[in-house]
Amino acid sequence: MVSIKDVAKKAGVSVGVVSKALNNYPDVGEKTRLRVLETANELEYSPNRVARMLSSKKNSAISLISSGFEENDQKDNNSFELFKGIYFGSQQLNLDFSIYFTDSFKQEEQSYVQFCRERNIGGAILQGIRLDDPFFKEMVDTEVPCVLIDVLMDEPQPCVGSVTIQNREATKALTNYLIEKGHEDIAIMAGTKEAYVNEERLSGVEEALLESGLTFEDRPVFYADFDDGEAYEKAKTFLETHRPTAFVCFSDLMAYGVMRAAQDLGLSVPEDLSVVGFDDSMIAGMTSPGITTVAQDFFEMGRQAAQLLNRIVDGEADETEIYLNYKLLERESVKDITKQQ
Amino acid sequence: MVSIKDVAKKAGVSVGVVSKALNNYPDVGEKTRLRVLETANELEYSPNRVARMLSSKKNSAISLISSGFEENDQKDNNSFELFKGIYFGSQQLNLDFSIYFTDSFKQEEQSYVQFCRERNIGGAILQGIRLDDPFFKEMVDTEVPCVLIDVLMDEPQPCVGSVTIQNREATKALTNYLIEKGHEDIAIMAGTKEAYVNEERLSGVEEALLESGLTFEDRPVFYADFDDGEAYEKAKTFLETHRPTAFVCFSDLMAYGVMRAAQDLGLSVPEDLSVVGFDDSMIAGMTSPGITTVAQDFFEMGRQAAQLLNRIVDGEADETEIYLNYKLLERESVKDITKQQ
DNA sequence: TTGTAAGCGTTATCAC
DNA sequence: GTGATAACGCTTACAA
Repeated sequence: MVSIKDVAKKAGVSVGVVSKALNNYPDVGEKTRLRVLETANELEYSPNRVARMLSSKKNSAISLISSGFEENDQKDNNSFELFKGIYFGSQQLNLDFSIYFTDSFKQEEQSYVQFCRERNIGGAILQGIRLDDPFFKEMVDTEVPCVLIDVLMDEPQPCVGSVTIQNREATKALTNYLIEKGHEDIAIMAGTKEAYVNEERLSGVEEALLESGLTFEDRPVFYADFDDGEAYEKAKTFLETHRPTAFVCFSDLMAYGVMRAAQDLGLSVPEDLSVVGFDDSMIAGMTSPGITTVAQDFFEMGRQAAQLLNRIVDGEADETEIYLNYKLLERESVKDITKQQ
Repeated sequence: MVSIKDVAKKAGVSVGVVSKALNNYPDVGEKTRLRVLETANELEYSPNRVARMLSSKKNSAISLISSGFEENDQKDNNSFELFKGIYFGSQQLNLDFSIYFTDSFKQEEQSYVQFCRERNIGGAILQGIRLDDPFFKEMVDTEVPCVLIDVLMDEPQPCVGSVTIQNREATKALTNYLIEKGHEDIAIMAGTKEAYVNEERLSGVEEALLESGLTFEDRPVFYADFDDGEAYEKAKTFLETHRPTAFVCFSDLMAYGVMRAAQDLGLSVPEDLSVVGFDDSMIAGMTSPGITTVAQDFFEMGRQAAQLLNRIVDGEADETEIYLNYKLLERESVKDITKQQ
């Protein structure tokens, strides 16, 4: 294996100079720099990142720490998109990137901080992490730079950033869309009660309803853990005795579950029941009818997260909260019931 | 950061002993080993993997090198499952795991070997790689241990293994299943012509047909690149002028495309057209009707690949070709047409 | 058994 | 500008 020494020898300089030349240090002669670069090329030398990490103080490795990969992603590749985005972003920044799944995946009782230490990781992107996770608390305490996906801290910390869409705004728009189409008897299929996005989305629905003079308090709200099966069960039970005109769901997967429940009860979507989802997962365009939903770009979310994290690590993060665009995507799962009476 | 020195000091021994105690070397006293382990625990010491990798000759890092992530996986999480399997497997073996996406993702012109060298990677799992890829050739030449997913080498190499299912057998079973249900006029929606699995699956179909006294030569065979959109277009054009009783598709995604084409032409599945897929992707159970398919376990495939690679690296691989189980999964997309006449 | 010390391939801090 | 040389944290001969 060709090392920096070989380059140094062949170029007739010392290793120090080679290192500097390769890393664009200012204090190296122009002719020597060129010669070094050239011989490095000839020898097909590429620096050993492991050695570099050990030697340099700066940790240019970031990590994705993710929980709940096992469950949801069986049927949904949002996390994968996010993951690819992070990978892509870290490539662009020439960072090294590693991963750490947690939850049922994790056999060893190792803290995130420990994980990072072991691997010389300078910062982490956290997904699906609960704010009360003791390991997460430790990260904040130890001031390990973090970027949270889809979560905002109550009180901003200098070392932790966030990347998300305006979930509240989005469900508000979604609900208003339904209201415009004449829907008032709207039921809600929410995700996990404790999830930050869930709260946000729920208050978005509430705002929309209240602003249109509708009530929120007595709404049927179900929690289906962002899972289609659970959504199916809950919707089915409910629909056996109730007839809302619309269901707003906090994920496309759950929307799919609701639609299936409706169809199994002989109801047609959107004729008898309108349904909206969230995420624009791949499934949203595949069901029939296609699901009207809020599209968010998870790949971009990952990319931005990597960039933000890098800025935080470098201490040059101007803003630590990034809001991405979303888009209301109309498909065929909503009926305009203003026109028919 | 607590290092091996700290443990050594506190335990009153030298660093060498600590290292040996931690790595279960035989030549260390029982009482001292215990003492070392204990103080390591007290100090919450966990060895720095980067330093370890640099120091030890043995590379305990493996990598996934994957091409074509961008395209297919928009709608299909097989690769993600594979990926998680590899991660899980390498965790079990206490290996470090990194990734390298290639294709349109790859901006820099860096070879796989170089990538591995830079990161002290001992071996790689390759997915979606073409056998004529020059970078792959280099891997084999340089004798970097590899495990191929879903591909078998023409002539076995000591340093390269394979994990796959018996694709030929599987499509043969699938085709026989159709034949048993009375189908003879069977069209084929294949994937990418050059793909290894594609060839295998195609000859499986051929074998089944021939053994049942049916012809293969004049069969309509389409190549849709494992993509639902392309499958849709090709099936639609074909179905406008032809009426096969069944379509065998080499992926569920394409089966979905075919079903959509049929339905858009006013044909009902399975009443007017039977369809079978491959993979048991998540979509297979979500369409209506559900797609009868060959289920393969990509997670397990990844896990086994990691283990096999580890064995190859250690030079203790008895067998370098691993065949996983698959299962014919009956859903509702096939009609038994023997009964109706 | 245990301690000592020479690496592993870099980067970084000095003198020169 | 450039060249020694000491880290970085660990493994591993080799001595003791």
